[in-house]
Amino acid sequence: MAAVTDRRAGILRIIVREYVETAAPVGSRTIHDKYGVPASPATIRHEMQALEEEGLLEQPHTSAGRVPSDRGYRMYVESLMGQADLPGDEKATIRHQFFQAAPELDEWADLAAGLLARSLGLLALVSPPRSRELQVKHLELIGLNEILALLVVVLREARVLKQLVPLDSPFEQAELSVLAARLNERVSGRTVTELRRDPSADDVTEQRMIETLTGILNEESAREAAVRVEGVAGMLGQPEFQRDHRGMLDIVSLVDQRATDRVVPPESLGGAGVSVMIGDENPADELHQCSVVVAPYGDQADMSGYVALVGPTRMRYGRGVATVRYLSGLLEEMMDRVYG
Amino acid sequence: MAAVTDRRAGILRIIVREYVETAAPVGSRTIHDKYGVPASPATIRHEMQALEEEGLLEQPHTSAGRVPSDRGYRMYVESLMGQADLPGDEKATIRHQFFQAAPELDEWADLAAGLLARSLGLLALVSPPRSRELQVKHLELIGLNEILALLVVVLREARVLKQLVPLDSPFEQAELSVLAARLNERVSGRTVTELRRDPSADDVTEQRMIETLTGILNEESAREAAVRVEGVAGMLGQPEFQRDHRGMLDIVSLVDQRATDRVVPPESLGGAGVSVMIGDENPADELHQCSVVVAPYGDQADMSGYVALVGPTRMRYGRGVATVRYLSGLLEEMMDRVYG
DNA sequence: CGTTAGCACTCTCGACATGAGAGTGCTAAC
DNA sequence: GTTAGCACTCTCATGTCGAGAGTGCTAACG
Repeated sequence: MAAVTDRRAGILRIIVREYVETAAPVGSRTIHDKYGVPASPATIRHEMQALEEEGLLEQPHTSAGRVPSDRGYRMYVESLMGQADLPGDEKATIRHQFFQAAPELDEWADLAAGLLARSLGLLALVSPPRSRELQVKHLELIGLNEILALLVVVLREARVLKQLVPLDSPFEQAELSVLAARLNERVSGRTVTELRRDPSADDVTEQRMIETLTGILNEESAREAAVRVEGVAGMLGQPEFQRDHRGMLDIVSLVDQRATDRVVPPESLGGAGVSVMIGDENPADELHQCSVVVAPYGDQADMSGYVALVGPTRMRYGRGVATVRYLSGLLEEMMDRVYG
Repeated sequence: MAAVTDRRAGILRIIVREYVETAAPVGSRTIHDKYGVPASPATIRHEMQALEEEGLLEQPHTSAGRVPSDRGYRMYVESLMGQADLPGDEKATIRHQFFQAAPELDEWADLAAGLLARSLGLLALVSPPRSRELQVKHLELIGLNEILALLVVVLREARVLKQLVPLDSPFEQAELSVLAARLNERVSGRTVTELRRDPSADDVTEQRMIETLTGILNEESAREAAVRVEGVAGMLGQPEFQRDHRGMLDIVSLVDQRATDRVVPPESLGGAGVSVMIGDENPADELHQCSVVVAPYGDQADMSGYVALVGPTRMRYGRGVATVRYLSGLLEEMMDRVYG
């Protein structure tokens, strides 16, 4: 078999770029005329045949131009597109917006998802970081009326949980505060697992509160982080979905059902840095026409989330990878800076 | 002009129901055979002509059946569909789910949106209630590290706001608690407007905190409530959008940009009870092929939200109105019960 | 042996024609 | 007022055709 020579690689790169831009199969004439390759269309056809034999290109039908195959995109991402980086001014603009926003993990996730979606015109998913092991920082009891109190729990990473607690006998706020103080002695700085091992308290009400507390914490760690999704409209605007109503519906259903872990399976977040899943490489069947660019951020062991970009396989990988990389890095930096 | 006789009204009702079910123009034969109307197809055609002259029916083209016009749907909703109500067991199932859920306004909104979307297979919007005038119930300061504290504010309706506050000098948690206690004396039970009129405090740090507090409150009352949206996929699955890619895109863009106030404009929530906006009656151009069924809940003056259903004009109005009415009533009841 | 011009071939796509089917409007009779 | 009969109109699926695009092959060239 003919190897992938430099010229062939160059042609592959051109085909990927041209196809990404126009969404139409690329012919030998276009490559010759528009990109000034120093070879006649006939020669280029020869080379394209070779690339097709290598499984890097495909032909929708006999007399159409060529389209990159999944393997073609893979090769492009791996060795042809180069180390893309965002232009400095764009980085600065993004950075600026993060420093303007409220210093909240969830706000940042919103912001990142919005920016990513708008920057590429595609679907963006950003998971706010969740810590595996919840640790109580502080707890408060506020009486709302005679029979109802609000239990407010502050976690180490400045997240706040709350839960209404019915009271079986009327409490004054002062009593509640005393109770809260006693509880804080007991629980502050402790993790869920530690609390679960504790002996029960003497006071009945105190014990009830502790149970409510561990209940909230358990529920919270069981619940998946609410992944921010942006850019559905942009995604549907892609030419591949103009015709393929069915495929489009499947993808929208996926995000509609919050099945984000089928889009970005936890396993795919193993390594650090940006990873790309192209077409059939995606575990979810619905995404076999799509690519996913994803990067984890935060510290792997404890607080971690991810930034992901979903688009048709015909996507701007260079810009996508660059943006995802920059945003994940920035989120990590923001986290360190404020919560470190 | 010929009046709308009982028989004509009956035929209109049949056409609406049949069209809603099949999404295909309804012909005189179908009305005769399937619904056993005691009149020949020719007579029915006569009546249909009259209904068309009244502007209640439309013909997609000369030799198709009839389709209800916006005015036709309006008449159906107003006087032909009857007072639809949900079957008792369905009500019970819904009710049960609400009592199982955590007693949180936001949770309820999520639940209601999910139920509504799934029940009709359409788009559901539920706005969690927001009070116009925020009132502080309690406030807490928790030191995260030497230079950063978390200000936690509990509002009357058991909502919790938080904000990170940088400290210019290191504080012990004990000092923060004292400060918080002093602040609570000052602010608890007060509304934003009241606080805004207060003279400034002597202590610098105290004053800084009060400013931060009013800042949070202002920002919060300016921010629109995060409306829960469910059922985008179901909506896109509707036959009207199989072809009309453009119209579909416009609608998805609307919710994608969180422009929910264009879908459910505040004015439309004026009256109590369920209201229906059909086709061109919708203020947003994108929704001229759609109908919106909406009901406010909560007490109009203070805490109020809404439940809305969006679908093609060809939607199941009876069921839609019944479900929206039941859910809005239930949400109001839940609110009263827990926060009353 | 790589490169190239020439050319026949294949396939898509839009335009156009055709026929079946559906449903109507009209008319005349009841 | 109601109905049967019938010609008419319009859609839709199907088929045909030609233009256009792009290929693969072959033979000639340096």
